Amino acid sequence: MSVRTRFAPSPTGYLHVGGARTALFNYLFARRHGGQYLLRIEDTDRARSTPEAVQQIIDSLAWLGLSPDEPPVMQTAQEARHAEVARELLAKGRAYLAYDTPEKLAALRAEAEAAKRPFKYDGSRWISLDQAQAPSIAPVIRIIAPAGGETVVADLVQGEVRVANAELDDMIILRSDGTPTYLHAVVVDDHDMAITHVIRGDDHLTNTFRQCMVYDAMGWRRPHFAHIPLIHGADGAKLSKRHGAVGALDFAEQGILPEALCNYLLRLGWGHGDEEIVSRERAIEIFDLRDVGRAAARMDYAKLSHLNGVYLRAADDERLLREVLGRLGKRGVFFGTETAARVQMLMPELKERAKTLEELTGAAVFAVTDGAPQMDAKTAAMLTPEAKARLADLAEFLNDAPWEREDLVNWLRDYAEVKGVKLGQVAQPLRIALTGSTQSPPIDAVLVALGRAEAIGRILAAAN
RNA sequence: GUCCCCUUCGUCUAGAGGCCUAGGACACCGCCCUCUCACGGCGGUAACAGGGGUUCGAAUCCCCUAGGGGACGCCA
Repeated sequence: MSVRTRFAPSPTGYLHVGGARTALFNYLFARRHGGQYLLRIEDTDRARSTPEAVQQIIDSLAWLGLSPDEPPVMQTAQEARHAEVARELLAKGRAYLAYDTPEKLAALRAEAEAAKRPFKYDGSRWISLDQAQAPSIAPVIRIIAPAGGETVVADLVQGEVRVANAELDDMIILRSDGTPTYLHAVVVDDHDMAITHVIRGDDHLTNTFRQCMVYDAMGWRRPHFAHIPLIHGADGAKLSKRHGAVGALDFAEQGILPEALCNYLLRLGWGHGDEEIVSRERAIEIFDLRDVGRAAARMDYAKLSHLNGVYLRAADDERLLREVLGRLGKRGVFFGTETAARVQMLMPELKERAKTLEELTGAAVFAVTDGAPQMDAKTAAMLTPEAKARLADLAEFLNDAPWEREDLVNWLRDYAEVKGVKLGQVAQPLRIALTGSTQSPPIDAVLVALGRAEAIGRILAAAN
């Protein structure tokens, strides 16, 4: 049987990194085994599900390169089928109608808690109920939990996990309004979609035992389960917005490359020897659930940033140029084809010193705007009278310079030697005049990219 | 509270009884390269949660304790 995995988020918010990693693992596992990777939207909670969230999940997955192999399945579209299975269980005597009100259940729970006793639902009176005596309220359908023994799940990540069946109680599979509960719908859908491997967050580990009740009662073969650990914030607490970016598209906005995020997420809680830089192709080749760790991992934004730098440096210049120009536009920075060409020329040098697309964009602003660059007061203060005199001198000197990188470096070196100063004393004022910053690509690269006229114009502007 | 899971440098991890004086990566600190910043190179600080076993030998196996996480809904 061909391997089929699915990623099944509920559309109650954006796709966060934990979900992104779950999707990635499902994708890699399916690809590794030549199977399919599917998407199911768990929207049975209609009050909290929104079409916007559905769209954002689909967009996020597309950005990550994790779009499903088949059109997404909407869980609510399967509700008739969920109800059908519930009725089948009823007919088989594996489930029963229960007539408790939510208030009654809440009271029973409160009572158990007050008595410091674990709450376990007892529905025996409904099982033996003569239907003619049934209360006149809409019932729910509850599945009958196994009486004795234990349920064992051979989890592909967690190992063999077992729980005494006495811990389980009769869970509701169909609500009084006829809609299915999550635990029931998931099982029916996974079965109908022929899912062979359920790979999900380990917050579902104990739910698995409840889901097994449905599989077993229906006589369905259980899929393989793999529960992967959750991702926590840097402080070890559950990941939330206060930890910084958590939504997949937040990272996109900050200028993280999708392949860098995927690589980072893959290495979070998974390892393959000393391999740190793992391409998608390589990941498909070596991904194995056995290598997934069992402890929760913490987000480390510094490491992600480093990894992004690695991918940025390796990225295609044309692609980066498109990204940067787009971001410049969003920032309201105006530029023409001519000044855009400067960025293109500088890209090999710019990408070497940026960690994110946003940084890269910021570093390109000086090139794209004509005239004297913006600079902060501290930097401007470095243009001392001596520095200005030097710049005035340089402006004249560069008039006759050959405008090629290699020649320019030598030209400046000669100049420094003749003047009896270090190259740094020449290059730094120049850098400030040309870029408005003390940090930039090599000065010769900047000069060439700007062109003689623009460069000398800026130098003269700074000299006055 | 009950049940389930987890625990190697600050962080992510390598480690399947001797290869471990515990390796790599990020971060941090030096030095080198150097027109700045990056990149790169070299070096350094830094961990087997604690306690008992088993064994000739334990980071690796077993038990206990502590700490962390998760689940206990007509939420997903």
